[in-house]
Amino acid sequence: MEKSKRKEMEFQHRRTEILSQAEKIFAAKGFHNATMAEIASTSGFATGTLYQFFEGKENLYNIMVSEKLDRMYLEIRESVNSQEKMIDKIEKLVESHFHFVENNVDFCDLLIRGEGLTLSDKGTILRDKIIADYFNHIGFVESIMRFGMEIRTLKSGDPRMMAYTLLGIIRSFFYYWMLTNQDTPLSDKVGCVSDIFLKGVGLELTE
Amino acid sequence: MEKSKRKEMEFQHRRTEILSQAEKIFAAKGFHNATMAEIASTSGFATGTLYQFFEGKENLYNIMVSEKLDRMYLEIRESVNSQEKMIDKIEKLVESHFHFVENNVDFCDLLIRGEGLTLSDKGTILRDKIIADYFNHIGFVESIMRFGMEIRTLKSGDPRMMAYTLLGIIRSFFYYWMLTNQDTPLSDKVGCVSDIFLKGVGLELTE
Amino acid sequence: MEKSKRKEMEFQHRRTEILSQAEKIFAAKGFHNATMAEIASTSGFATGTLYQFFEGKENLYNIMVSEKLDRMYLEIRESVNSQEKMIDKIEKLVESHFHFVENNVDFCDLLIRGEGLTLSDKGTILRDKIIADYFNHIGFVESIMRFGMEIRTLKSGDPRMMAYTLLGIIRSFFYYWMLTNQDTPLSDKVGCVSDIFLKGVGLELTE
Amino acid sequence: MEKSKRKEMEFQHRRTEILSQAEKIFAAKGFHNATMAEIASTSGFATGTLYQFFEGKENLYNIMVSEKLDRMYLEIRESVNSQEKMIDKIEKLVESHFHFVENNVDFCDLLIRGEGLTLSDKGTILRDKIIADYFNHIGFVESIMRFGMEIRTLKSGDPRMMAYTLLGIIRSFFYYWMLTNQDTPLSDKVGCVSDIFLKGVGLELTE
DNA sequence: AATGAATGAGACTTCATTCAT
DNA sequence: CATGAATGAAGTCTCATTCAT
Repeated sequence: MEKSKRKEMEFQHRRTEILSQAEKIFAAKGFHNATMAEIASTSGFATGTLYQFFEGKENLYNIMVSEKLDRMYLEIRESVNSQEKMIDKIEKLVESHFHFVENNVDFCDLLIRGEGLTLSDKGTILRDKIIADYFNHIGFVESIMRFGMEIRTLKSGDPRMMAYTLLGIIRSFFYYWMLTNQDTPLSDKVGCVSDIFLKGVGLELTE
Repeated sequence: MEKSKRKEMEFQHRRTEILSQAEKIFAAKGFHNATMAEIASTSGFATGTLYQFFEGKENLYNIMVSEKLDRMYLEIRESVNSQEKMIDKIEKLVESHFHFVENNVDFCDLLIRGEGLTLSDKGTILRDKIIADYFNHIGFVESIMRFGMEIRTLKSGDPRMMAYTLLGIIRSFFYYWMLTNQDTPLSDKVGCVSDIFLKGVGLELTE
Repeated sequence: MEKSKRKEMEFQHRRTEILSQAEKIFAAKGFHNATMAEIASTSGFATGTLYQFFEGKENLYNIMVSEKLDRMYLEIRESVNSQEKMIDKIEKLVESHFHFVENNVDFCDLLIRGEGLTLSDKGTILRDKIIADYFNHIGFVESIMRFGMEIRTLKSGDPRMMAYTLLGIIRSFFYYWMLTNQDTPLSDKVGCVSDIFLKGVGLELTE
Repeated sequence: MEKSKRKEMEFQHRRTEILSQAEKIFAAKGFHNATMAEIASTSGFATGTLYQFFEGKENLYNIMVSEKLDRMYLEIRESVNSQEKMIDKIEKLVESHFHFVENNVDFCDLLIRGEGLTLSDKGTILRDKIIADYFNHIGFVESIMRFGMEIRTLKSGDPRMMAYTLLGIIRSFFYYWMLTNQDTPLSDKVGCVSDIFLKGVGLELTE
């Protein structure tokens, strides 16, 4: 029992190491320009060994992206759920998004590049998962909006549109931040984002 | 004169045909999975013929994306500039973005996937161009915001943040539309987008 | 008559021009790295036009080398035949070889490299011709040796061996001269070559 | 230890096998007409395998020629150095040259054709090496001549010219032998060559 | 279970040659 | 006759995957 447990742990450890190196290399070179040989040697294994952990290159890529995404969404939700007030929830949403980006620049770059989303014919698997996750996340944000409307913090309106809007603004900010890679932390913009999101940019006079 | 003109026209016609087919195929399969052979045969040419129009696969891809992007940005700016009132400018901006997306689903899909942004070492050429164009576009939107502030249609604030915001919302809407590929035209959302952008989603009471 | 004659002359003129340019390009790049396109444009013709003068690339190469070789051998023989005395004949042989080399460095380089001697299966044509010409030339030199023996200027011995020897020494000198491309004219060595050839390098004492 | 040694040996064995087959094929068809596919299948490997031993076609060719040349020059020098008397040294020089030619007809044919000496721009590597080796060899022969002059076996004169001469005669004899591919062994001519070299062909009377 | 050498399919690209204008 | 755009066969090289050790 002890022994098999230790084995299991070693296995997980090795698997994680591979995924971690794979993330770096895929992020740096994209799916197609990364090679199994490089991932293997960087992880300290032989090429063939990778195939005992993953079915192949595509599978390795899928799993790496999937698991990372899962962690990201989980983190964000937990952050948001830890807040009670509507305003705080929104700020946490923005903040936790930004937090992830700041700590995973390479991975986000990979996601933005979207490399590998078009794989073999059967290769829509990852694409489908990413989209499903994204829809799911939108649903989550939507539910927050609905909550905001219930407690009359938000205008009544289509909560889904609001979700699109907020996620769009978030993405726009981190996209720009990534391209410029400024020294100022992205987190500084949290207030700005939630403010614009809630109040808009128009002068009240015009209404 | 007549003759060389006709030749020139034929040349352009063929070139355009290749670019057009290339767009479809790159969009469908991504940069790496598309083959010159397929692009050639789809365009009705032999493989070697492509090399009389373009230096190679990467060059073909770069040019196709570049030219398409140039047309897109030009279209959008002309639309916006044709309007005088601030509100109309914003609506036109949203509308012309949406219009392009609706008419170029495949290309936008390609852009979103970002495939090929990581090419050979020298292959940052395209990436750099895309980023430069994007920054340029942001600058353009920013100038509109500044104008809006001058004529006191917009709150005073950082016009660049406003530009990020608006482009982010636009992107979010068309991204979602593309994923779901709804039957409802994207243009229906123009009003919704500009409204949220100007007024925000918060209830005035909360302020 | 007049007209067809003029045509014929123009034809020859063009043909010569092509051969001349082809020589330069083949010499500079070797058979395989030279392209019909370059030969054509350098000669001021279109690619297709070359095919009205020559059957193809290999044929063009064969003819160019053949004709050049013919001229070389002819020149050498005439030089030698213009002399009456044995010693003079030998000196002229050496001198005219050297003269050709000095005036046709590129071509000789091509010959030495021997590029294109292995062409398609049927491509031994040129090889065979070169060899036949060479044998023929050896025969010519041999006849001089025989003459030298008759008039008792040369030791009696195998005249063919003597021919090999002389041509070998000549080649060795010009080969070295080409590699180093010295400023001193190759012709300076004529005396040296004929001297060694006739007297050997051994001290008489040893005999 | 045992194991890695065996691996190393197997590696060398395979490498040698490839080089050996490559030599035959390059010799038969020349650099450009030989294909990696043929070399691979002849050696009993897959195409890709060659690339684990050599960087590419040019590299394979360079190495094959280089190593062969090195062995040839080494063999010749050792033969010559094993002799003490001047005359013997010269005879050994001629003999070992002839010996190599007789046992490496294909390779010598390749060398004479010089194919591949004009490779890519960076491809002068081999050419430079061949020339450097040749110069080096000339230097070696020159030193023998100098020795011969010191012990007063040779006339005083330019030892370098003597070196050219001897190597030229040798080359001329084996070139002819190769072309005719006579049944008589080339070695029979050793005496003839050294004799002509030392005594020349002129009758003493003429001096 | 790990290794890593061998595999071989497949992609890009070149260029001699043809043929409609 | 001249043109030069189109052709397409053929060659090099890469790299995911396998399998004997």
